[in-house]
Amino acid sequence: MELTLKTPKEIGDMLKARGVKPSVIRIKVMQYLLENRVHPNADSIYKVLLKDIPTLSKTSIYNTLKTLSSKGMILEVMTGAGEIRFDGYPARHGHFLCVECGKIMDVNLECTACKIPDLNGCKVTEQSIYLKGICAECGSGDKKNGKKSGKSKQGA
Amino acid sequence: MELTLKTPKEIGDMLKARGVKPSVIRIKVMQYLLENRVHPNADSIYKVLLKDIPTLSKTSIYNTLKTLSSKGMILEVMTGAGEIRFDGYPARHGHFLCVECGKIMDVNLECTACKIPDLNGCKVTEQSIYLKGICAECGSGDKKNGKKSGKSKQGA
DNA sequence: TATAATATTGTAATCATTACAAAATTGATA
DNA sequence: TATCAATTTTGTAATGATTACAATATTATA
Ligand SMILES: [Mn+2]
Ligand SMILES: [Mn+2]
Ligand SMILES: [Zn+2]
Ligand SMILES: [Zn+2]
Repeated sequence: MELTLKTPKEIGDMLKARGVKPSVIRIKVMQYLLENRVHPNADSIYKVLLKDIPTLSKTSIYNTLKTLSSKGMILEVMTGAGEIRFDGYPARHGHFLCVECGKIMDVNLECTACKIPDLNGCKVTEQSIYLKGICAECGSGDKKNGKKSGKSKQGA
Repeated sequence: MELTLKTPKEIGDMLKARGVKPSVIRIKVMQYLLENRVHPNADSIYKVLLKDIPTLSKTSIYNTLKTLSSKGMILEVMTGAGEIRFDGYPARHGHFLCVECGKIMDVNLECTACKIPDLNGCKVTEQSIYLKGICAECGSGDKKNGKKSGKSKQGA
């Protein structure tokens, strides 16, 4: 919703504010995740940014993503399908994964009443809610996307 | 809590009730998951059952786990660490993952007030809650387990 | 027993991620 | 500006969980 199209300089300041030295790659990755809320995986981020940075290596993408997530600037979203997806908005929200097309959608859930009992001694630093099912496109038979292919998983 | 030590025959009946033909391996895997609520990964299940079934292959473990989870008899628990853990109790509950020792603990959370809005058209078939943090043992300095090794992750 | 269906095994592939060391870049300093 | 150390980026090789697949074994049934 709050997509205000930040400039590279502004993103650099965001990085500095978190103690991350702004580099071209870091700014581009952060910018991409801010402007594309599709929860992409590392490979699809790599493929997109490769057009801008022809010398880009996939290791740099992994390094950058780990740096950003360790500083709490992005979220790692699990899929259970052997890949991690990334999210430029670390604010508390849940995720719905379509098991048909692999799409991940944000879910605004008000779970204020979630009482977490008997965690004797455990320090909770993170809490996330995952939903799974069939998205609207895949559910309603004939659409151009997803459909009945079954193998049309997307990583972006 | 409800650990009633089912016999192999009883477990076989559980399998049949779900349309799964009971085989030695399937019964052993199901029994192990029922009696050991530690959320093991495929490899540690394999290592344990190998003592009973010397001809066991890891592929059979994966086959069995996929069969059981597709029939809703067990749960796949994500860790985000490139491995899946398994749970013999598919009843609704959450999971706490200790990022230090890798232990996964059950969490009984009453999330009845979880309102899931604006899922326009999405059919939700599964809902899970994940917590992350430091467990009691790892948190309180000097214990025999986990501690400050940092590399002491366990898959079982 | 013969036969078909299913389960199990072994091996090779897949694929995301990580390890690691070399090369490039940056930023501060003399 | 030249130097130099710190950091970033790159390329390649490993890792490790999972899957594909075909051969073999088991089971149930006729
Ligand atoms: Mn999100
Ligand atoms: Mn559990
Ligand atoms: Zn879909
Ligand atoms: Zn722990």
